[in-house]
Amino acid sequence: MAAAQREFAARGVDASLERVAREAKVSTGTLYRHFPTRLDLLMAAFRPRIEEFGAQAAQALSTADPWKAFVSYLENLFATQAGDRGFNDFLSRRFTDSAETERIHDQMCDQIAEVLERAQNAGAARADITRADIVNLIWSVGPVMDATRDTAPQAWRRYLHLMLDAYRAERSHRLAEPPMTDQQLYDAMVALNDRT
Amino acid sequence: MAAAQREFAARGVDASLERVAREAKVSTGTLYRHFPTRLDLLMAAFRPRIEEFGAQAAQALSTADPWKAFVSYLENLFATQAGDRGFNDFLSRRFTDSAETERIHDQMCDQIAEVLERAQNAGAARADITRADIVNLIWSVGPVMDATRDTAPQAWRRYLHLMLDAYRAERSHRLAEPPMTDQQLYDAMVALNDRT
DNA sequence: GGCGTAGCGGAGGGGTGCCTCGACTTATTC
DNA sequence: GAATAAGTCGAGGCACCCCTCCGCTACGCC
Repeated sequence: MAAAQREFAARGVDASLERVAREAKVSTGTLYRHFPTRLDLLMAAFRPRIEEFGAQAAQALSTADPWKAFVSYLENLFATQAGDRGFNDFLSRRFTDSAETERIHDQMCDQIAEVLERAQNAGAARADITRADIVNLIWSVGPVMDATRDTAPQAWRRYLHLMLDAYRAERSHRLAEPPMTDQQLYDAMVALNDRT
Repeated sequence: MAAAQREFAARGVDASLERVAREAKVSTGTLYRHFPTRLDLLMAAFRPRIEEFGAQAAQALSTADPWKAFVSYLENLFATQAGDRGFNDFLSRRFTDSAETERIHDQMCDQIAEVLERAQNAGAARADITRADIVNLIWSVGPVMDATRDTAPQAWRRYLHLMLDAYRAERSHRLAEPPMTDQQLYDAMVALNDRT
């Protein structure tokens, strides 16, 4: 449903379903008939995007140089998110009552861990970071994109490459605060759903 | 008004004024009589916090080592924001119809530029970043704090110190994307008000 | 053509929030 | 003790939003 994609892209996963219906020139009843829950509509809208991302990610991962693979993975991730607030929301959270989204998120997290580890094993990425730090990065870029979407739509690229300098192994400094555990990370992603 | 402080802290600057009134055991009419606009209430709630921050910032700036001053300025900034979502919102945006907040934001931006420049002139911070990059950082830490507030309340420290490694002169790699201009930065801060 | 059913519209109940305004209560002042 | 001022309450108009349900259309099949 193109209207839903547009609306989620512009207003995030909490977009008004009445607006979506209006935009789609359909009544709310009809919308609810086709997509009983918001999550159904969400998945219908994002499934193509998720697959598209998956394909590009696989390609990025096939790069021989582990650091370059890491970089292009993140570039691809952010490029997909830029201009689509909903997709960033989607990746930032967990929808605990859907097995499908949980699976997608788990895969996503594992993929991140994999590409990170590869870069770490090659000595390119610092050894003291974990998947949670990358998820942090995903969280953090959301408002940057929100703020700059209309004004400086490429600003996230600069932000990302600045962050990449933080992830490089060379001359990294000791971090006092330990990384989040997987459980903490999970809980934090769930918590984002309850924020007003 | 303590209730407003609590509510803004928990739910951000867009918190429901009806809730604030309820929380304060007062009717909405009374609330509106005392604070005709949301911004009035906002300022009443945040003025002490802003001053407190200003004092600590001045102290941080008095540190002799420019890099240490930079670090403790940001640590202080984030510590003030941690646990207070409203303060982060407040610093992230611009409220264009209030001369007072505009002045505060201008001062804030100048202060950031100053402490950054000092670190740059000392050769500690990389020369190719600007105040806009620090504002980016402020934007970016918001959701990290939102997500981790209940789960890993110190996570923002790790995030900050990771970011600091990106700002060090010794680690810098060339950034392809130029920094935002001051005008772009301003517009972006204003734009955050319209996001649903 | 008649009838069943899948699909659609939209009213409407229940909720939240913003903000106003008139009625009411509590000082204060003379 | 009365008149005035200051402060308070909460109903109510308006706008959203979520979600359900019932009446209606239109199409296919006999």
